[in-house]
Amino acid sequence: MLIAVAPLGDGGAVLRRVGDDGTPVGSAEHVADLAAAVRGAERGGDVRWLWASAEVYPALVRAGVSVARCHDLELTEALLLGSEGEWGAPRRLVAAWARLNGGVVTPDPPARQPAPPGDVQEALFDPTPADAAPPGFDTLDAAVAVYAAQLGRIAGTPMPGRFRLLVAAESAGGLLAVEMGRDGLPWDAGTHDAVLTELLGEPSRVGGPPSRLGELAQEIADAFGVARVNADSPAEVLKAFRRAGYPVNSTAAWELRRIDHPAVPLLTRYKELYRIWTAHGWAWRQQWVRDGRFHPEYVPAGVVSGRWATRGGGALQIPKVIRASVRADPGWRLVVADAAQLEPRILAAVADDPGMARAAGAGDMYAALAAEAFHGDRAIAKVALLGAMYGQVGGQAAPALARLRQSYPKAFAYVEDAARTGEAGGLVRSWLGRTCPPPSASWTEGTWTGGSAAAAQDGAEGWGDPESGGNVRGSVARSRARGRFTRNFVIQATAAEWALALLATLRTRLSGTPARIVFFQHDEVIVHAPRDGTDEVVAAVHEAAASASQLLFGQTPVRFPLGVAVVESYADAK
DNA sequence: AGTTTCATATGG
DNA sequence: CTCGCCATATGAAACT
Repeated sequence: MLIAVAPLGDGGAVLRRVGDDGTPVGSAEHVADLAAAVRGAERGGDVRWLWASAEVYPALVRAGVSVARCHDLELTEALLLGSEGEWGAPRRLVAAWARLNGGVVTPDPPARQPAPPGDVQEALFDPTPADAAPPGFDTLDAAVAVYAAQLGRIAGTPMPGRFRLLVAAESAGGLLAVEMGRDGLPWDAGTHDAVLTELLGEPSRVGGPPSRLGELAQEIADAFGVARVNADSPAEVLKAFRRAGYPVNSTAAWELRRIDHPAVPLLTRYKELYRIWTAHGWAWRQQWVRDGRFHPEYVPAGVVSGRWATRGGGALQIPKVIRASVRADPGWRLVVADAAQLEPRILAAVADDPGMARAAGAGDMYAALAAEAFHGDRAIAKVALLGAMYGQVGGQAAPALARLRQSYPKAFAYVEDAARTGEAGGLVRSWLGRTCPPPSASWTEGTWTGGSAAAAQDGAEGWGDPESGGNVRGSVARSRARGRFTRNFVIQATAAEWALALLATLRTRLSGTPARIVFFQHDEVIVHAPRDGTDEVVAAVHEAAASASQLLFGQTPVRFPLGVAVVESYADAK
């Protein structure tokens, strides 16, 4: 049984029961207190909520209510639109309803700016504004109608059973994302201060650079024998090196590392510290940490591959040295679990390559591959596998890839097929049916620095017809880049699904316990739990991983081992 | 002055 | 001729 929810904006809502087949049961019911109604229904047993989590759930969570399951109409709409070749079309309920009724489809509102915790008045509920609703639109009726239509569309996907699993996992993720943003990541300001002071020195009173950065800047200037050089300006640094007789083309660390000059290590250190100061320093904490919790805003499926993104706070790029600040509360622990070698194991599973699946049954898959096919050279085996998944073709990858192709033809063909499809302009899907976005005009040739600049220069030098020659080669490069994208999509998107399935199971397992999932980063999850309860959490995480594997792949020789650490500080994991 | 792109760092 | 995927965040530089 489902219950469709239409919030009214005053804390109340209109509800309607819906059968699993999408037909409404009984009539609409007005409740004055949605939070109380939801709490009551959850106690009553097996119920699934029909709503868009991002719009309804934050207010409920703030009111102290959580729910076990939902069908997220918006996240599902986005999945279906992608599957139907309408990637990026408006996903909001009003738009889905308009499509259903042949009305005018209004675009989704632009994503809100990242909202630091607590500095804005948070709305009670966020119903569709009356002026934005098309004539005849009723939130409750629309939810019911769109749900029924979605059921039919799901049945029409190439693999409906898998797609249903995807919808369930995505919806659970929608709930968890709200909960995690609300709960926040335990953050110890004292430790953070100690780390910052150790690295950066004393903070400047006026908000300028801390002492160590100022000293480093002076040391850099001294190394060049000048009075001052702005280390933040690539142009100035480049000029300084050239004046000193070093013909460098950029100030990137990888290029500077190759030259021998006293300023190089100083610059590298400066940039590292500067980034910590600006992106994760005192000002950052002031903005994002409240009452000992870092509150990023998670965006499920914010990445085209289905990975989550975050808005604000840089939650998915916390530098390793800063992780010491992530500390469990007194008497509590962090259970840090990460999936080891997830993507290559996913490749072994989806390609159903017997040899590779056998290797993926080992604790160290690269070592197992090396033993079987790479003369025991683990590093080469790793290069081959990563090259196959990312589309590398040159350098040391070439011979390694040839061996991979020879020894594991089915796995090789799987990613190769995805690449060919992409190069030809086609679409690929993940294991559960998430579809990649179509090629678009905004698709660039790639991100390597030489790409477009080199092509433009070739044209100017008159390599054949400057215009058509440049275009042809540009389009080939674009097609290749597209091939690398689709090649990687089938793996990365499926890995994201596995992680999402783990999360969904783990969330269910931990409900009703004090343990909370407080962080999720692609293939890694952190649970905050009372010290006495960590054994059960560790068991739950392992079971969730096994469950994810079973849900996606059924019986398979591929193993998905987890590295699990029970620690007081995130820095102590691994 | 405000906006967009580039360069460089971080994470997986 | 060359050829490694997905992101976010910052300040400088370039552009409108």
